Amino acid sequence: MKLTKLNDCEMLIEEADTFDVKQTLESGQLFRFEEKNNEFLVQSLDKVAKICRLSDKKYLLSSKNLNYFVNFFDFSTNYDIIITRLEKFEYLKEALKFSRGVRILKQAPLETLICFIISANNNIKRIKKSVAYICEHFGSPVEDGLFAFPTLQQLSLITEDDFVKAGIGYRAPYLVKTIQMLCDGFDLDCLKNMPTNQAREKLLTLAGVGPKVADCILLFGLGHKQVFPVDTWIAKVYNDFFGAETNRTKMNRKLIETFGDDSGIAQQYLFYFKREKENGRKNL
DNA sequence: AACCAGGTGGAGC
DNA sequence: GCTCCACATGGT
Repeated sequence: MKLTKLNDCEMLIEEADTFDVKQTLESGQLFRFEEKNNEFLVQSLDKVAKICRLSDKKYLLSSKNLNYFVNFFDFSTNYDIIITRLEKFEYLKEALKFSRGVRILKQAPLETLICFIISANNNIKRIKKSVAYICEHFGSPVEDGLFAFPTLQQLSLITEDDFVKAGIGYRAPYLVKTIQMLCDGFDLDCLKNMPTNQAREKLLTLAGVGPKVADCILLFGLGHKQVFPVDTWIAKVYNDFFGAETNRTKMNRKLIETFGDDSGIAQQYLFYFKREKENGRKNL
């Protein structure tokens, strides 16, 4: 990966062998992006970026917050090394080849938490719609008619009825409860520097956060890579490779034991691979 | 018209 | 600890 800063708001990305915008954004970790004529618009908190694919392995990143998005896309991590380590698992071979351009985004903890509470027993298209509604109605305007993700202060003003109008359904009271806990002093950011299991336990005390959602927050929002979120797709993959099992806690234990510190990334490769293969493009 | 979607909370045992 | 079940919403 070769990064060249062209000016204050443009960066050229070359030799992007382990980065594909489309794959990364469509791997179900981010719910605030849209594709419009070969260009991707990406939003995180109050920040906006546009990524245009110039040619094979070559992109132009445009943003007023270049440094933020260089970190966001995890460009300083060498994914070749990780892929090499994972190649020793024969059954990962196809997924590694297929999902090679997927990276783990470094998202904001609060935004990740709220989005993944909404994600439970839901589909990506509808999650995106609900999150967009919440930003447009309760976030501050930023640029080009876009809206920021609401701050905690702004989130605290949203009622259960408002969330229902956003299409959140029965998860509405979970959100209200969790936001209240945050306002009462629950410190999300300090979970970054805590042992993974301890941070996980803390997350599980929040309403609407179970094992799977907790793992997603740890992985996408708090920088913990030794977690393996088990959702419906990963459960299918598990049955393909490790045999019949219905208990997701047991799946999770076995997967972490197998992939160790590479668990989070292995999971993301497998999720993208399985969902794309089985779903095609119908749910985007 | 059942079944599914990046599951969780709660009751009952 | 564990197993069942209800849960809104929109799409196949």
